[in-house]
Amino acid sequence: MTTDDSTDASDDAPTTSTPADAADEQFRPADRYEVDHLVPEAKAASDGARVRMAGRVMLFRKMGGIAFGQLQDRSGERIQFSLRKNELGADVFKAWAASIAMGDFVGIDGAMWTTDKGEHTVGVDALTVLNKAVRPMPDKWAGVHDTDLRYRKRYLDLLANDDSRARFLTRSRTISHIRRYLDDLDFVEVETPILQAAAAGAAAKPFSTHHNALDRDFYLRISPETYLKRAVAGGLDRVYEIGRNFRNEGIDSSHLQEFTMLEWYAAYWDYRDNMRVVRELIQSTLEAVTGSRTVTIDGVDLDFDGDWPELDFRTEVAERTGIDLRALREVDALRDAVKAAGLLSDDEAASQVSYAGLVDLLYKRTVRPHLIQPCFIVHQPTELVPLARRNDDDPSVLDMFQVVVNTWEIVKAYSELVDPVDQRARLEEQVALRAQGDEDTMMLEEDFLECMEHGMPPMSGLGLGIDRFVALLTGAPTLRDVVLFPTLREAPGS
RNA sequence: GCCCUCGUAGCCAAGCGGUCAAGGCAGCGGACUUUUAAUCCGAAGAUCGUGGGUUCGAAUCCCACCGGGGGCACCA
Repeated sequence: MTTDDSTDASDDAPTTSTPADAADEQFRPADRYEVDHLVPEAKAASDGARVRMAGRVMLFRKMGGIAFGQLQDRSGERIQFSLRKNELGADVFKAWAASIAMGDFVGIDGAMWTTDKGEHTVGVDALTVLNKAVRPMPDKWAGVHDTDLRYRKRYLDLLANDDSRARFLTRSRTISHIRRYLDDLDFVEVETPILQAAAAGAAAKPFSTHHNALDRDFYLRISPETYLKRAVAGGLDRVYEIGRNFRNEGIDSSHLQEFTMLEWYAAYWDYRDNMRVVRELIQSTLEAVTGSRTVTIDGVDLDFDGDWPELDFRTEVAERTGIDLRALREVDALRDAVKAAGLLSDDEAASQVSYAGLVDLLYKRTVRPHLIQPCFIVHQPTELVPLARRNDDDPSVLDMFQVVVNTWEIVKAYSELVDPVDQRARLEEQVALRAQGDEDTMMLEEDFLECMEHGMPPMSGLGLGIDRFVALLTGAPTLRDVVLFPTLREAPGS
C-alpha cells in the first residue's frame, strides 16, 4: 500500500488502516501483515531504505511533535521507530500517537533515518495497530522477578527477561543440533506410544489413566525403551526418539514429573561405542550452542574437553564408604553393613526392600554428590537394571555407564540384554520384588519378551535427559527454568 | 509428608506494634518536535495471600490454610 515515493510527502495524509479512534470504538484485531525486515536487518539498512516490520511495542514515549517507540520482533532485538508531526500532519500524528501503547502489536512501514543522538530509527509513515494489549506490560525497568509469576505466566517472563528468552532459544538449538547429529549418523527418528499397558523400561512410579472407548487402564510411559527395541528388532537398526516421559514422583530442582528424554538404540554397538558417541555429541553440542567446551555453574568451571575419567561403580562406593559390593551380594547383609557403618539412617535403610534399591540409594548418597567434573561411572551391579547386558568377564556387573556432571546424572546407557531366556528370568525377579512391596520395579511385558524371542540384534541404547542437559548448558539452577510451562500446584483462587 | 522462608495495587517496592499503608513504573488527563527507564504538572488506583486469634491498637505478633522458593524424605 505504500510506495517509495510517498516517503517525502509530508503534506499528504499517509495511507493507513489505523483505527483513529481506537479508544472510543471497539477495537478489532487486524489480520495478517506482510513483513520484509527483521530488526537486525533494518538496523543494518542505510538511511532512506524502506522497511516494513511487525512486532510488539516495548516502549513508547510522546513529546509534543515527535514520538518514539521500540518495536521487538522474533529476533528478540528491538528497534526504535518514530512518528513525526511535521511529516504526518497534526491530526494523523495525534491519532496515531494516541492509538499505540506498550504491549500492543503494530505493523510499521517507513524509511530509515538517524536521529541527532545517532540512533538508527524507522520513520513511520504507515502504521497499523494489529492488536491491543488490554492488560499492562510488566514493569519496563524492574521486569518480573517473582518466581511464581515467572513460571505461571511465562509469556511475561519471556517478554521481560532476556535471559529467559535466551535460555529457551538455547534449548531449541540444542535439540536441533542433536537431531542433526544423529541424523548424520544414519539414525531414524521414530515415535512410540505414550499410553502404555505396562510401564516398562525404567524403575519408577507411573501415572495412570483410563481409555474410555477401550474401557482399559493405561499408564503414561516412564520410558520408551522397550518400544524402541521392538523397532530395532523390526530392522530399524538405528533409532532415536526425543519425547516426554512421565514419572509420578517428587519435584525438586533436578526432577520433574514430566521431562524430555533423548533415547537412541543402535544395533551392533556396545556401551563402549555409546560412551564415545555421547561424549562427542555433548562436546559438539556445547561448541555449537555455547561456542566453548567449558560451562560455568555457580563459579565452578565444568570442563567437557578431551576424554572424561572413567570410574568403576563398585570401586567408587568402596572408596567412599568402605563397603565392598563385590562381597555383599544380598540385600539383608548389605543393609546390616550400611547401618553398621552409619551411612544411612535406619528409616532410609529400611525403605529399600531390594538390593538394587539399596545399592542405588547408597551410591546416590555417598558417591554422586562428589562427582562434579564430567565423568563416566561404569559397571553397575547387575541387579540395578533388568534390561541391561551382563559383562562377559564379570556377570555380577553390567556393561553399563552413566555420565554424571555437577552431581547430576545426565546420561544412562548400556549394552542391551537381547537374550530372551535371561530377560524373562530377570523380569520375573522384578515381578517377585513387586510382590514383596517394591513399587519401583519393572513390569513384565509379554509382548516385549515375545519380540525378543523372535530375535534381536545385539545393540546398545542410551538415554540423555534433555532438560538437565539444557539446564547445564544455560547455567540454570533448576529444571523449571528450562521448561516453558512447568507443572505447578493449582494457583490460589482457581 | 516434614522443616525453614517468602506473599504489600497490573509490575517493582518501603514499612517489621501506634495517626489517612512511602515511592517508582505502567494506566488516565495535561505540557513538550530528537527521546533512550525522556522530563514536568495533575487526578486516581491496595480485601497489606485467605481465615481465625492476641492487643486499647496489627501489614507488622501467634495459629491454621492457600501459593512460591530452599532443604529433608521419596524419586532419575
